[in-house]
Amino acid sequence: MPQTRKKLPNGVSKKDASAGQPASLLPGFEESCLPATADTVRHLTPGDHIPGLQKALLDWFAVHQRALPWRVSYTPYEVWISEVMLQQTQMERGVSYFLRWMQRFPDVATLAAAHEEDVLLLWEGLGYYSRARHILAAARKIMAEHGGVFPSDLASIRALPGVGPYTAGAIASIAFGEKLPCVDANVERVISRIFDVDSPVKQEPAAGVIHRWALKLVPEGKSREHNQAMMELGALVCRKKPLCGACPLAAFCISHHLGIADQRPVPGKRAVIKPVNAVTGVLRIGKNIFVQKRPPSGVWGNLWEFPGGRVEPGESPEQASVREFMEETGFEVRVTANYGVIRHGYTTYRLTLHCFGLELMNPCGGAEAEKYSEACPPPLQLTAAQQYKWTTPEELENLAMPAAHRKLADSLFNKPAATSDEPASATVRQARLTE
DNA sequence: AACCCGTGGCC
DNA sequence: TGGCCAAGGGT
Repeated sequence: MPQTRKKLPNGVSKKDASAGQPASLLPGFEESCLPATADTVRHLTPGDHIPGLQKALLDWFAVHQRALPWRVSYTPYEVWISEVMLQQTQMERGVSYFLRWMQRFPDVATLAAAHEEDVLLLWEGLGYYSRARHILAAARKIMAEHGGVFPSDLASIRALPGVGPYTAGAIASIAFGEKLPCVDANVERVISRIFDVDSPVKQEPAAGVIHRWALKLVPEGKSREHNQAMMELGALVCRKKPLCGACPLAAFCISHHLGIADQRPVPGKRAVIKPVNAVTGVLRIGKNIFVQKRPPSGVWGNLWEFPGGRVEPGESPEQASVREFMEETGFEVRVTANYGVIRHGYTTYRLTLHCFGLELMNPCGGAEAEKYSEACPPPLQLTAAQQYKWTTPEELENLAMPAAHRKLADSLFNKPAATSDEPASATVRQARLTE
């Protein structure tokens, strides 16, 4: 639908925002009500027109919804995996991971029988790895406590590891048709605009207001379509920069009438991004590479990495690399190569990772370093990991690693692929190789 | 409530 | 480039 209404500049008067545009008026909002002030518009709440709103939304969704792999059969398993995968993850990435996941773990039983390392490897690159560990734990719980059948009642769904209020509601409504809302960031945005919620949406009282409206908007017997439609509208139309000209709910939207849709939702306070200077070192004996498996909890839980840590004040990255290796493994090492810097952005900090090649000092008996591998292991004291391994470049491919460490490993052990024109879509491994 | 947990795309 | 963001959950 073309943009038919003139875009309203910020600061336009409330009267100008609505005068002479009957097509944009709330249903039942007569011309005699003009001028539209914030008070008069709010008085005519969209809540008085819920059936019309519901129908407009469902009609729009029927036409404009994207074809997505989890919108085919709506099995609880697929709904669950897709919902967790898409948490904090962009749709396009989610699709490729989802397809690969379903190929590898087609059902709860297959998943429950899998090794965690394989699950994490498949998840590698998606981040928030506790999601993968929770999914596996939940699959095993479904086998143990629900006879392998995905539970259909909200309380049992909510009791699964990694399933919070959002995901429980999403599964219950989208897979089982329960009359519950799904309130994600998309829906927060849509509702905060329709009802002109003028305080930060993540906090009270806004969160409660939004949730109550969300519940009230769910039509009887159509929660699957409605909830997806709300999220789809937020993803495609009611985006950060709203496309009100294409919105099926524009006629119901208070903030649109007031010309302030782009000022909703009201954001919370922003996180401060702090720079972090860190190091990591690749220790090799012959063709073997030292890696360690991180603790189960905390950052990158159960993932493999090269040892390292922060650069302390007054310390050079080289010094930090040697010190961290001693602290984390007890190995006395020295720097033999500088592999440069990897920069990686996180939600709350920006990492500058200095990467070095290392070798052991004082090898066993003063002989060649190869003697350290198996027959004569180096004296090891792991302090920052649960497990270690002398691995090979080939095996490294099959260990789940954090993105920055994977980037380093690829730069060392994988030739950068020749200019590839194919849309690296088959597997993530291929995408990795063509980066 | 506030903070931690990852990542890559976008502009 | 860098700040912001995306179908949250756990503590």
